[in-house]
Amino acid sequence: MMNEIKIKVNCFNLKATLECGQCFRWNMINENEYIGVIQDRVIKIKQENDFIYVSSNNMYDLENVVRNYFDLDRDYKSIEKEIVKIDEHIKEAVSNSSGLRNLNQPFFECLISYIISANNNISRISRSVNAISKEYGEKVIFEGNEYYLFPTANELKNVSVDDYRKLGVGFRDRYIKDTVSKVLNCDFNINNVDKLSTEALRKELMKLKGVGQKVADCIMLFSCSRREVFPIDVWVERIMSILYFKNNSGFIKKKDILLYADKNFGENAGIIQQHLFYNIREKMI
DNA sequence: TGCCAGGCCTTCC
DNA sequence: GGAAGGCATGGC
Repeated sequence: MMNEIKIKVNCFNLKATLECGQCFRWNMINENEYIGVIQDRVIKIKQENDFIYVSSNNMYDLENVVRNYFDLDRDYKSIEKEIVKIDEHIKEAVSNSSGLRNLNQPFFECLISYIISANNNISRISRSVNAISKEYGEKVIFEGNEYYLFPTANELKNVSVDDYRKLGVGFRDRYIKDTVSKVLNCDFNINNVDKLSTEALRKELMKLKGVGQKVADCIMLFSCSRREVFPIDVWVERIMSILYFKNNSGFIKKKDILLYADKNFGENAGIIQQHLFYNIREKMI
C-alpha cells in the first residue's frame, strides 16, 4: 500500500501500550490494530510480530512522529532485563505485559486529560477528552471518517466553565478553565517544561488547580519522559498493599508506598508502575 | 440503592 | 501538617 510505512520494532507490545490506561484517544479496530490521534494527525497502526504498519492523513515525517510517541528508540529490552531482577512480583507482571511502552504524549492534552482523571474512571475520562476534542479541536478526515485533534490552549480561550460542564467533566470544569488561562498567559510556561528538574516540574504542576501529586506524576511520566516517578492511584495502592505489605484492606498510607518504591524500584519506577497497573486491572476487570 | 472511579480542594484542628 | 467531608457523573 502506498500510504503506509513499515517499522521494525523490538520489545514492543502495541496492545498493552495503548490499553494500559496511560492514553485515552485510541480505538481498537481489529486485534492488534488501532486508530487514534497524535498531536496534529490521525494515525492507524497495526502490529504483526516485530513490525508495525502505520498510515495517516499526514505522512510528513510520520516515522519520527511514531518513533517519538511510542518511545521506539529506547532500549526496553535492557530496561525490562534490569527491572525483573528487582523482585518476583515485577518479574511476573512484566512477563505478562512485556513490550509495554511509556508513551511521549503531547503535554497539553496530557495535562488536561489527567486533570479530568481525578476521582473518575477510564471510560468516562476517555469520553470527556473525546467530547472536548470534537467540540473545540480541528476536524480531520481520514479514510472517509471524521476525527478531531485535541484543541490547543488558544482554541479553548473562550470556553466557559459551563461549556466544560456540559461535556461531562463534572466538578473539574473550573480546574480546566483555570489551567487553560494559566497556560495562555504564561503563568504556567509550557515551553519551560523540559528544562525543569522532576522536583521543580512537580512543584510547578501542583500550583495548578486540580493537580495534586498523583496527577502531576502521571503527566510527568506520560508526557515528559520522567520514568523515575511512581504515580499512586487506588489500583496501585491496592496492588502494592497486597504484594509488598501483605495487607488486603488498603490501609497502607501512600506515603509509605512511595517510600518503598523510591527505595527499591529505581530510575524506571514509572515503567514498573505501568506494568503493575496494567496487570491488576487485567485481572480484576 | 449505594458504592466506586488513575484525587483534589477546602475547612478545621 | 494531617484528618475529614464534599464533589459531578455514569456504571455496576
